[in-house]
Amino acid sequence: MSSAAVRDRMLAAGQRITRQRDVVAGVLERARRPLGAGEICDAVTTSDPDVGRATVFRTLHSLVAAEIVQRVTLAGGQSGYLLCAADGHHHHLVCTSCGRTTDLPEAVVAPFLSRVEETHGFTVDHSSFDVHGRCADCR
Amino acid sequence: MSSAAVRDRMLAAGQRITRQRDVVAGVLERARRPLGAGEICDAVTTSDPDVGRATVFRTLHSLVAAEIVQRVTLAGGQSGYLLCAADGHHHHLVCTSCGRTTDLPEAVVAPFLSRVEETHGFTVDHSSFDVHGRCADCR
DNA sequence: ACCTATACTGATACTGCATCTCAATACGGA
DNA sequence: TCCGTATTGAGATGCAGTATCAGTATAGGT
Ligand SMILES: [Mn+2]
Ligand SMILES: [Mn+2]
Ligand SMILES: [Zn+2]
Ligand SMILES: [Zn+2]
Repeated sequence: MSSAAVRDRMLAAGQRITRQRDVVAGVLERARRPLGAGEICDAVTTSDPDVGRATVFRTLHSLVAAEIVQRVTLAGGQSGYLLCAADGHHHHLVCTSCGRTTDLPEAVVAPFLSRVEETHGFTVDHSSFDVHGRCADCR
Repeated sequence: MSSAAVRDRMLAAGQRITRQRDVVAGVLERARRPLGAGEICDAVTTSDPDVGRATVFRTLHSLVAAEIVQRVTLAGGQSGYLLCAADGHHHHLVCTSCGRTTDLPEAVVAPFLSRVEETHGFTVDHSSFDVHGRCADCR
């Protein structure tokens, strides 16, 4: 995902483009796996020591709200932040060995959620799946 | 789930029975929804002010490791702890209105995970689903 | 290019969850 | 009852995330 594409998506979401947000987005663009809060703060500080901690979290929050960044749960249980090429909310497989993620196609998830709604009379507002294991490459 | 049953399951998991663990388990037994860490600490202190904070978390950790207590994600994103009658690891629906949980039958989850493994060549080690919405009673 | 409303920012203090240390204690099998 | 060791409490510490608020920079209109 290019830096220009991220900027376009942020503008489309009614958010302003700032130097600080470029730095945070740049860190996530360069990552090939979800990063924890600490990793992001460190990398941001390395890129630009003048970006404040609060701004990093505010930016992550904005990116998540705009569904540009997805929040996933890492193996340890802590939150990870992941910049996806795919638009909107979707689910991931997280490899416990290499840390990389794979998108879970909606075609697989939707029928599962439909079945849940049918069998339990439950209306699903929001779902997030944490599926940890070994990816095809790491077996 | 009775207090005796919890004790049996803790013993079966090779854990000792202590006054402190009884207090923590008692708090979870009386709850009809997953409790957050703060709620648990407060309730434990009310029951017995001499139980230390670290012991509460150690006990929760032990109970989760023994799969007596399940850890779920609450609507706000924070962890909730839930004592289930059902043995072993399983998944839940969490109602955003009343906070109560419903077990997700393995018969619904297993085929989904099988399909994920087949279509992605992914070996699932651990999965946890957070499905938030409105339960049948709250609609 | 300039103006302006306001979205954004940084420093700092603060909350809440969770873990670590280590000496003291209590559990439970023999 | 005795003993090895699992467990405990206090307090410090770490880490994720939020609140405040005065100052700044952006986007969009002219
Ligand atoms: Mn993705
Ligand atoms: Mn359950
Ligand atoms: Zn892998
Ligand atoms: Zn409900």
